[in-house]
Amino acid sequence: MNRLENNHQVPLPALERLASYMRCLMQLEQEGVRTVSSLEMEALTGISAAQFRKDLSHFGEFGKRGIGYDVGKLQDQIAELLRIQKEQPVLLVGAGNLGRALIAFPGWRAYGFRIVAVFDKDPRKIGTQICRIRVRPFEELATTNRQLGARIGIITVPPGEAQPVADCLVAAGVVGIINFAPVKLRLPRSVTVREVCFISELAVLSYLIHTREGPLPPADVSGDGHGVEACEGTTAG
Amino acid sequence: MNRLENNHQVPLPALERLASYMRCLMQLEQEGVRTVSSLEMEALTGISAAQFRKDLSHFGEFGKRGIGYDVGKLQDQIAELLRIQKEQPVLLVGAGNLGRALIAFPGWRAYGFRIVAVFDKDPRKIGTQICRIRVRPFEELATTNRQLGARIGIITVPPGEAQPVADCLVAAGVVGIINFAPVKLRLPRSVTVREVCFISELAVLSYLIHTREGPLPPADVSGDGHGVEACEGTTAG
DNA sequence: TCCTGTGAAGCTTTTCACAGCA
DNA sequence: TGCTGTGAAAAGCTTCACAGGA
Repeated sequence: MNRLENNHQVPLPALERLASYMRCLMQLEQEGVRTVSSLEMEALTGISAAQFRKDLSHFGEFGKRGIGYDVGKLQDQIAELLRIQKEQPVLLVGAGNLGRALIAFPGWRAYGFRIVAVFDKDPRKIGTQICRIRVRPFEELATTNRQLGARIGIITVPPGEAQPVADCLVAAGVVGIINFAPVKLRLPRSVTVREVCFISELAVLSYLIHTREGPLPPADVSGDGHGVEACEGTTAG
Repeated sequence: MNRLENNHQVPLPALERLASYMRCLMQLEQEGVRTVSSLEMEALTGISAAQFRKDLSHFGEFGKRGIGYDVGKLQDQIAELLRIQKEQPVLLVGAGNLGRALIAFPGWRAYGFRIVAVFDKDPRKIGTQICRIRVRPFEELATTNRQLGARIGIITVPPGEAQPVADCLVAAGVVGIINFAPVKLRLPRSVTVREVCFISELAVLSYLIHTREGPLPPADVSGDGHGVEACEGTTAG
């Protein structure tokens, strides 16, 4: 079937899980595993076999009945679904600790992304190199991207500067933004934004651990219950 | 009413939104705003007024009919709901770029968290200071936490080490973990884990920007449509 | 037999619309 | 009048259960 052009909206949670499957498949491939069933995936990812099959079914048919899925092939196919099969240039603004951490992340390649330019407005950072990428002055963003043509931007600047930075990115042709600054960006509807806010994660975690069952016992260091799935939130990866 | 002890499960998405409301309220308070209505919150957060009211209604009644909500008071109340009203100690393992970025984050206090100890196994990092916190040898984790009694841990180590690190944290009494390493942790059910995986965010973003409406136009640098809400995912903050 | 793909059922979350209070 | 709180309706997502191909 392979209706890569899906008309019916694919649920956002399904998309997030696809990325998890990718990661899992990469690992399996490294381990030399050739074939995997939805039930094995369930054991590895904690996402139910039915869910796995349903998620894929939004896009087409990828498995072989009685057998399962070809690890390498499925990886390629999911990459194609997520449109990460060919390299995409990415701009990063903000060469602070977080920016540097992201640049140093070794997994970009495997997911088809490449940070092609880094910008900052701090003169002490401009001109320095981070993982072989030179930090450019923020003012050059628009000019630089006229050559690079990146459509994705990452914002790792302090909250106060995030909005103007976002505006610049959009003016430079960026249509998708990952925002690590803890502020809500106001941008044209044509721009897709995803906010990443780890302090919210902590707040939710705080709620969850304190409401599991009344006040917590002194110290649950039993270590039993091993090999069981951990409780998991929306941001499963 | 104020049934702070909610029996009926609160939807996870609602909890995530509560954290967003917090952030928004903090900002409003700084700006000197005293009262806010659900409709004004909608304009600020992009989350619908009905959703805002419903989210709060899981916990009780917080507003005044005809008026709205008291900014300062609601902030305190949400903090109480999320159990972040009093300071909670947090352990961090992995003093790499990402770990340092997190330690340097200025918002911890406002959300009631405090990083009380940082661990790493790299001898070159041990003993160094990051934002006035000394990096301790990883082996000391259990002993150290016997005094500190932290119940929350953050993992910012390379993927290969995440599982053993998580096991150590749990053995040291941690019951809630934020995992930044791109691997699925297998832990006892009694432990709550939240995975943060920004590369997945990018993958989802890639899908979203490429499926908005066929192939992208050359460069949508119009800049109109201003002041409109940007598309938003689950991880709204 | 084994495992996929999928309609239908079941459950969760969001939105609607309005009663009720200031 | 203005805005909250909330049942009820609608939408969205997940699970079930089984038909059907390898």
